[in-house]
Amino acid sequence: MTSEALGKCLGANPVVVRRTMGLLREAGLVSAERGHSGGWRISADLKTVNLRQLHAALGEPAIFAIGNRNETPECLVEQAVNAALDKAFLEAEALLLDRFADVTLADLAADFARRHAERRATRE
Amino acid sequence: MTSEALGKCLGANPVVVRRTMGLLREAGLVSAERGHSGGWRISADLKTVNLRQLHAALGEPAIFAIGNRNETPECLVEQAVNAALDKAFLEAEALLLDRFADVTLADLAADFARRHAERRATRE
DNA sequence: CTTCATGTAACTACATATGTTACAATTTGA
DNA sequence: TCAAATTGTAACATATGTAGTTACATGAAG
Repeated sequence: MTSEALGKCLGANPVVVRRTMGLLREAGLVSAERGHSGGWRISADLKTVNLRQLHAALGEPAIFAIGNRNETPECLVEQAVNAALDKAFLEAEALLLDRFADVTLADLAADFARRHAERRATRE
Repeated sequence: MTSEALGKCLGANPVVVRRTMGLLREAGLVSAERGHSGGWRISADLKTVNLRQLHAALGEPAIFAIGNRNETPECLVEQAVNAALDKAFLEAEALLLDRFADVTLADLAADFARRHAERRATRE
């Protein structure tokens, strides 16, 4: 699949697609071929690759939009708040990453197949 | 405590402090007085106010920095991915908000007191 | 050898959060 | 009564990060 086709599916720019897919390529999850009939191809086992690996391959982007204003504050009040928040955030992050690890590309493919069959059935 | 003093503690601008504290005032958690010897004052019971209420009072800012690119995609692959991610995010969000609800201002005050005593002991 | 792709650098555009300025409104105290 | 201190708020400026765009080099296929 070309970057242009992927971009259309995602509503994104082909160059942005290449940027992101490049990270997956560096992680060995996809390969790219140039030229005529080139494009992207999955080069990993759907059953073993999970969402947590994708998150890691994409550079482990920050999960939370909120968080400590200052990691090492002098203010003792802020330190107490940070400690309380850190505990909660660490637990939530661990849970989220565990859930990510539970979902493989094969699971997504199966869910896609189910949706595809359902759409065809609905159209009749 | 004045916005200026709070701003210094937080390393933030007094107007930004007023903006944020204003939300807490609307939620009835603090009150403000103008003029000489004015400033902010907590107007709620430390034992009953918890971090989840603060999150709500501040307008329930988005918790996650990552998430679906498009909530209602036509693409069935994207739909399958969204469904998998939504499940994981909802669980993690529920856990985080539960943990927030567990922490009261009184808990923070107690932790502050502990840190304060510890700092004094270390200085001797 | 032309066409179609990726690879990548450089730049632009946009959204969001924060900071800043300015000033009105209010309260206190001399 | 008046000056100083403080919040309330609008308007504008700045910074940051993400996505988009342009441009062009590189490589592969027919």
